[in-house]
Amino acid sequence: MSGRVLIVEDDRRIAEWVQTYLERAGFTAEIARDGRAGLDTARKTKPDLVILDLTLPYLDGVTLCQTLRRESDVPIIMLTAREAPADRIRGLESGADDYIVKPFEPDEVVARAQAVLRRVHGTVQEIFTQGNISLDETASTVTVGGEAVTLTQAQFALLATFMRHAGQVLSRDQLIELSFDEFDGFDRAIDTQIARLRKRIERDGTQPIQTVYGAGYRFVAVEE
Amino acid sequence: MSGRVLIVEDDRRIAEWVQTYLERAGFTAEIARDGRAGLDTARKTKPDLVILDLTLPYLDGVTLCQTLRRESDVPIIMLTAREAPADRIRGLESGADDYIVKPFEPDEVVARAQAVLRRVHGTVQEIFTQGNISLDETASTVTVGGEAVTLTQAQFALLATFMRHAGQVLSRDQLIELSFDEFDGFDRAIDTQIARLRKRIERDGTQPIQTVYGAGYRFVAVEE
DNA sequence: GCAGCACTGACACATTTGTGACACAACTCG
DNA sequence: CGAGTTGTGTCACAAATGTGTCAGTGCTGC
Repeated sequence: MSGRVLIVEDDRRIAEWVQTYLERAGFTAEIARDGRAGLDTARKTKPDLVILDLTLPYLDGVTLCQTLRRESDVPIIMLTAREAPADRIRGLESGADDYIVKPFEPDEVVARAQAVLRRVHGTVQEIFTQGNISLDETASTVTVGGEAVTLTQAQFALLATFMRHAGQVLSRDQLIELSFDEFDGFDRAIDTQIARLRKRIERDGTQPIQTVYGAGYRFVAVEE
Repeated sequence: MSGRVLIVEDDRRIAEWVQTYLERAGFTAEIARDGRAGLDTARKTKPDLVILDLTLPYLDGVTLCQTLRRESDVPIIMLTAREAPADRIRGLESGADDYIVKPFEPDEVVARAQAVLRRVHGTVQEIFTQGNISLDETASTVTVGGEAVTLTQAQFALLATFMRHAGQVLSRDQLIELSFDEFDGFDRAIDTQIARLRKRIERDGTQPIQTVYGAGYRFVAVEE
């Protein structure tokens, strides 16, 4: 399932922010900075998903959404401002499949993009990339610096959890909850698994998995 | 993040499924099985968030939503059926803050619950910034003047308390109360921790943590 | 001013607690 | 049955924290 996303957003910072997170999640993302460019690009590249700001120069989001809707079934997610509940309704009425209210978390955009694609297409390929590590959930494969790495189930589940919550400190209990359906054992068993995981994914003295004394562990991306 | 959630859903399987995942994510979740029970429970327990099925026995979701909205500002998330885009609009018009389309992933419910609470409650702010110091509670990280600083649990908890109550004088007992769940030791132990904290966050002779003789300590932002 | 007192900062130390490493046994799945 | 995986126990080491002591500083009353 290819995941090409078109972001139509005039605020360059927001657009690039969203783009970054989508690409980390395995999508390919392209940006158009105004309504007219958005329409042109959409017609040309036929993306799998359009993320659309409601307020755009030249051609506003609602009009663009209606136009796109007449021409194709491409899923559309609207970005709407916080204070305008009426906007959300207008967005949906004009044919959007979902909307996100600003200010939003980048994770939220990724989650909704996947949810919309899942709803429309059935399944979504989920690939996470953080720094030099990338993890493909459907294929159960992991690569570090382009090199394939084999992990056991437990290690894979742990790494997936870490990548989903990159930057956060996760306690051993949280790691167990988030990674395993059922788990029998002390939380210290996590230590052992993390030691094994580290052996396999660390490169050149980098430490993608950090220990937070007294609290748990934290995964941070290692830039190449 | 206080998180008491009321789930109003007649399908017991779905309700318990959602409940399980919400509780895993740290929420407390209660179930009402029809519209009338939902209204009663909401009035009684005053939850922080209501998740509401659109189609309910006795009292349908839209009506319940409107009633709740008249009585309080509690955030409401609607669960709507897949094929009815009109339902989504009706849900929003009746005052819901967000909706989720069935079938949904449990993670999605958790994510949207958090997103709605973050948006509405506003105070689910996890990053504090005072002057040149900023503190991220979920990542347990602190930066001073852009540079990352590592703190121990206790020091981190103290700094978080200071930043929450910037400008106030806090006695040692208050600092203990506000920072630690359980604390064994004399209040003079705080002095030692504050000395250690100061070593790590002071820059160029600035004094973000001031001593108030005979009373305690006060945190003030240091501009760059 | 000045003595006296209360309070705070600094530091080293011992204790407590948490973590890494490793070997081993139990278990799983082909 | 055999290879790989996984949880547990143990030990050594590292980190964090409270306490005690002592010197220095600020306040107070005379």
